[in-house]
This record gives sequence, structure tokens and C-alpha cells, in this order.
Amino acid sequence: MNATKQKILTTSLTLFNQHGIAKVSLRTIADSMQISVGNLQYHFKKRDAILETLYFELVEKIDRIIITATDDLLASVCAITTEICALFFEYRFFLLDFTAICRNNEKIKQHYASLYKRREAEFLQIVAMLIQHGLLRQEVLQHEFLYLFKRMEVISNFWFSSVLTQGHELSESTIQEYEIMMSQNLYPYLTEKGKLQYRKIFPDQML
Amino acid sequence: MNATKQKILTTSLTLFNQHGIAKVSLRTIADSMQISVGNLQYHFKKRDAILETLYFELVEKIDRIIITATDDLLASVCAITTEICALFFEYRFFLLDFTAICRNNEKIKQHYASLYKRREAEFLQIVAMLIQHGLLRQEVLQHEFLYLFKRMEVISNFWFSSVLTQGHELSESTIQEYEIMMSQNLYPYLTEKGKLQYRKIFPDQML
DNA sequence: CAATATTTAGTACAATTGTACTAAAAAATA
DNA sequence: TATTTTTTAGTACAATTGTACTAAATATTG
Repeated sequence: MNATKQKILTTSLTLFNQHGIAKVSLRTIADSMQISVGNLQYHFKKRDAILETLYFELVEKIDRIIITATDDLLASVCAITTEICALFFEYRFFLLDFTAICRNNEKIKQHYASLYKRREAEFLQIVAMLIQHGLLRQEVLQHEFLYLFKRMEVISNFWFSSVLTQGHELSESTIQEYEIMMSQNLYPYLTEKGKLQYRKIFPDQML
Repeated sequence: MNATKQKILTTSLTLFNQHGIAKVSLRTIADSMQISVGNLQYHFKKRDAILETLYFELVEKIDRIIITATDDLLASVCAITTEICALFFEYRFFLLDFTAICRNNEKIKQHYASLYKRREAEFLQIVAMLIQHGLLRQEVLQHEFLYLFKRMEVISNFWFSSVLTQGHELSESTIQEYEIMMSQNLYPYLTEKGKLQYRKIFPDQML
């Protein structure tokens, strides 16, 4: 990819993360990297083209993570969580304006809707595997793990937003808290065997 | 309160819920209720004044709910959840643009930040009571119920947003799912006694 | 070198926004 | 009724936005 085009993307990402999409105009981006708006527009005909490129960049990076998951199950599920969180932080602007973006961009909206379904299926597969390995207990409520997924997805997508609304800035500790929240969310569903492994992965969390 | 002023609020609420804050200008509101922008501005000097009034309206309504909670503990906790969800739905525009609002409005931002802390304390108090009544088990992980609160707060504030990003419209079933998610979130922490009561409250959820 | 394609800058424009301001109309008050 | 206050409409304005368009500069190619 063209060097200018690439720099437009990284500059936009930085500015979006810093000030939120709504407050970053094409002029803001152009001024920030000292090129003309005309030049910027030569590389991205529509403003939304920048957004979409960044979105699919993120999606692709996440997909690459998920595929590489293999060996020790519980540990690798936790590791994936960590990696996803890091990526989410890198593209945090996106999550902070998630609803607005989906409302204004049909392309991203539709893509995420189908992505969500795919992720749901993948999650339930992992759950099935965890049960098979005797790490997770059986369901005792209707669609218990489906709702667990839904909750995890909300937390995953909106935890950064939540932190901001609490009046804090996003930082390293935000990421750490995210990981604790996600892992603790899983904990009550683990079998004794699962809890034993959990203790090894997160010794600091134990009382 | 003045009739015109009141109608401005209800009209704004409807329009905000329908199209999102960003797409509702002062002219949109004025045109919709067939008054002049000048008149609108007479009642609300700043655009944000409308927003703030609606916000504090919601806060007050929620406060009234929480205070009236008394008797059968687990059931009333669930009942409160339902009522809050109904109010959130009524003012859903607010949650759908929560981060943007907090970024742009210092007054609301600061108020919510302190409200969050208050709610956290209240939640932990209720947890203590539930434990005392033998309905909730003791903590086994560090800050386990604090993180449970954090998760509940994220889900509570961003569930509607999440549904929209999944490509669905908000409806009655959205509210129902919210209630199931929130109650199932609590379930794994209940004692045998607590689970027994749970079964009475949500017989449909049992396998 | 000459010709062509790519990249850049600059200007212009139409649309929208929040808000300030003025004056008329309506309501309240004395 | 007279006058004072409240409410309403209308106009104007400055700022910002995304984007279209033109022409110059630069790089590439033959």
C-alpha cells in the first residue's frame, strides 16, 4: 500500500482514538499530517472509506488470532481474550463509537451482524469442548451458555466505553481489569478440575 | 412546568430515541412540533440544556425505584432490575449515545461518575444482605462481587447498544432478554437456598 | 528527453449547525 | 383599560463539514 495512504490510516487511528470520531474532520487529519484535503481525498474518496478500511483491518487481525488457538484449552481461551483486548485497545475509537458507526455505515453494520453470529457459534463450540474436557459444568439453566456469550460480548465490546463513562481514562489498568472481569465471568461455571487449572493461570485472583 | 417546555422534552425524547442524538438538530425538534427555533431557544437557552433536563429526569425516576425496595430480597432485586430496564428503554437514546454524551457534557459526565460510585456501594450492601440471608455464597475470588457489579453495570448500560450492533431493532423481546441475562448472571453465585427461590421466580428458565 | 500517469495543493460550494438578536403577538397584571 | 411580562416567530451569522473540481507538481514510462 502507498506510503501516504498508510500514513493517513495511522494518523486517523490516532486522532480517532484521541478525540472520538465525531470530532475528527478530514481537515483535522490533513492538517495533522501536513497534507492537503485534496490529497487526502485522492486516497480516500469518501470519509467512510477510511473508517471501513480501519474496521476491516481490525477484523482481519482478530481473525488471525482466533485461528492460531490450539493446545491447552482453558489457558489458550484466556490468552485469546488478552490478545483481543489488546487489539480492541489499539482500535478503541471504534468501540467507543460503536453504535453511532453502525447507525451511519450500512456496510460495517451488516458485516458485524454476521460476524456476531459467527462468533456466537465459535464460542458455543469452545464451550462444548471445555465440557468434553471436564473443565466446564453442564448447563442448568436454559441457554445458559448462550447468555453467557451475550454477556461476554457486551462486556467485550463496551468495557472501554463503560470506563470512560465512569470518568476514568483508558490505560494499562483498564486492560488488566478487563481480563479479570472476563475470566471471573467464566469461573463459576468451571468444574473442580477447571477451577484447579484456573488457580494456576490466575494465582493472584485467589483469596 | 410550562406546557410548551414539557412538550419540547417529550418531543426531543421521542426524536432522540428514534434517530439518535447526532441526527436531531434544534430545527428538527422545532419543525416536528411546529414551533419556531426562536421559541425553542427561549425555553432552552443551550441545546445541552434539553439533554441535561432529560438526564436528570431519568436519574430521579431511577432513584425513586431504588428507595421503594423492601421485603422479599431476591425477588425485589429482580423486580428492581425489571423496572430499571423499562426506564432505560424509555430513555434509550441516552444509553445508545452514552460515551458521546459524557465526552461532550461535563455536567452529565461528572454526575454519572459519582452516581456510579454510589451504585457500587449500594450493590455491595445488597450483596452483603443476600449473603446474610443465606441466599448468596461467600466470595472465593478477590473482589468477586465488585467485578460482578462492574459486569452488571456494563450490561445494564450497553445492552441496548449491543442489540443494535447485532443488527436488531429494540423491542419487547430485547427487554425480556435483558432480564434473563441479568438474572442468569447472578444465578451461579446463589446458595442452594438461593437457587430454590430463583426457581420460584423464574420457573421458565429451568431445564 | 518527451509523454503519460500519479500524486498533490488549492479553491469553491452547498448544506447544516447552534446561537444571537429583534420585533411582534399573546398573556398577565395593575 | 393600560402597561408590563411572557411567549413566539423570524432573520441573520459565523463556523464547520464533506466533497467536487481544477491545475500544478512529481514520478513513471517509453
